[in-house]
Amino acid sequence: MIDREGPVPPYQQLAAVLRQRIVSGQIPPGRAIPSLVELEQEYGLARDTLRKAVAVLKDEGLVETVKGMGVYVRQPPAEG
Amino acid sequence: MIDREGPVPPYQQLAAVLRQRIVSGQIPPGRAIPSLVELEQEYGLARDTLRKAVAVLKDEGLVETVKGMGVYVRQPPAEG
DNA sequence: TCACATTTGTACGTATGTATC
DNA sequence: AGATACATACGTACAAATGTG
Repeated sequence: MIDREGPVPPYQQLAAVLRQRIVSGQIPPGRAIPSLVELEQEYGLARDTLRKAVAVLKDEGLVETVKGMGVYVRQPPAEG
Repeated sequence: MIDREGPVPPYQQLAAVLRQRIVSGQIPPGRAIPSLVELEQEYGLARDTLRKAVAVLKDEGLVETVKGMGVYVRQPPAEG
């Protein structure tokens, strides 16, 4: 699922996968994305890499983290 | 110089120190801040911590990194 | 209040890849 | 070819916040 040979860093690939899950509605607003432990098991990536992927989504405003709870999908901005 | 006991994370403390050096003119625009190796020796902090401190300054637009060169202080926005 | 599990945040150490000089 | 320097990645550990019982 993650191509370690290609030019795109794994953290960017994972960010893209999670972004797709969010914008497609697979993970709806208010719901949490898989925890770091679950992502670790699912993708076999290190914590540092997972954190970076989540940081990308936070920067984009797609998710927000709640310490002790999880990383939640935010409500999308109202459309036109 | 870095208080490991206090509530402020070391990377934020270091970011504050570097920010002060920059805005005070001690490290002028066009000049590079100390390298990760130098910061490591000076503050005894890990690479990840140093990277995070520098990332703060980058987010603030105070510095920009040039791969293979260093982290350079940017020209401040023209004043009023 | 306390103990416990879960989850994110922070921190340290190390290795490899890539770019510049 | 070598030195320097940032970017990325992996492994590990402890702290802090939250929820449950």
